[in-house]
Amino acid sequence: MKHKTRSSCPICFSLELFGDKWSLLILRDIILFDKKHYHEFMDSSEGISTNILADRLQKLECAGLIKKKQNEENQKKFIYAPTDEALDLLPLLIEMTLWGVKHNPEIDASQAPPEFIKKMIKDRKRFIKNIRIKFK
Amino acid sequence: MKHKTRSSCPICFSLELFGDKWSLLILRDIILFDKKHYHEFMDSSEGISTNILADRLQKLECAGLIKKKQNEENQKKFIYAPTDEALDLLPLLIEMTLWGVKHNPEIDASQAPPEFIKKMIKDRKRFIKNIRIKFK
DNA sequence: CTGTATCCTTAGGGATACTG
DNA sequence: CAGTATCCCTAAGGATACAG
Repeated sequence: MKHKTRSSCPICFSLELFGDKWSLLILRDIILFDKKHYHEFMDSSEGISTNILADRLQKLECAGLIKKKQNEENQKKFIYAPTDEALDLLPLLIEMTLWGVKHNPEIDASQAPPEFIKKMIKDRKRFIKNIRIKFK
Repeated sequence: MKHKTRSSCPICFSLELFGDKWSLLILRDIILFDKKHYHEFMDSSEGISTNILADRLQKLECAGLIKKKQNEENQKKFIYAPTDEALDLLPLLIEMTLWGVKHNPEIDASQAPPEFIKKMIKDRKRFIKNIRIKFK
């Protein structure tokens, strides 16, 4: 199942892999929020429905962005983890986060940003490195 | 016309403004490819249709990401330009470009990347600065 | 717990004709 | 040239029931 490419533009190529309504949020959950299990993605506040989640997990796996492994102890449990290609999206996720923080008028500038955002601002390289280490 | 927000996540917020099939490509055209006119967007190789383009231009304007001005000489000509908020997307566009270049298997690694990609790799800060100057 | 399988609705988008 | 206005269609997504 190859994806059709609208053009040779790298931005367009990227968008075709994770430029839909849900894929990047799942990647965010896996990479930034440490989520590993199906029910954890279901629990995200955006409220994805189960059929869509199953579909996106499969597509992301096909695209080589996530790996699915069985839990050793519990055969019924599956663990989702990011591939190296997905971890390469960290700078993109960071930029998108920073842009959102800066330009969302609903966010009260006086209120302190979440801890992980402070960390990614303070020392981005370290932030990325720590996450990479976690998934080694 | 306010946009509904699925969550308080900044990534989600960003995606709701330009996370569809076309918006970011239009922003790419305006910011990176120097396009200004309706017909130039129409000419992009992805082949957007005219009704969709009109719709996206309007939504991007509502979202405060582009400005529409009349051409002085020709009343019928309109010029589209990025706002400062849109120019703040430059790092994101760059990261997405780099990710796409790195992970698109169709791109022959032996073939040299386009000139503007070389520039954004070689000196990103300068690349961003030059574009910002252009739109001053 | 981790999904399938259905059913149904809607938004998004393509094609095309037309307009000042 | 820079769009509107329609029409139509499909893919995407929501709700829900159910299964191993």
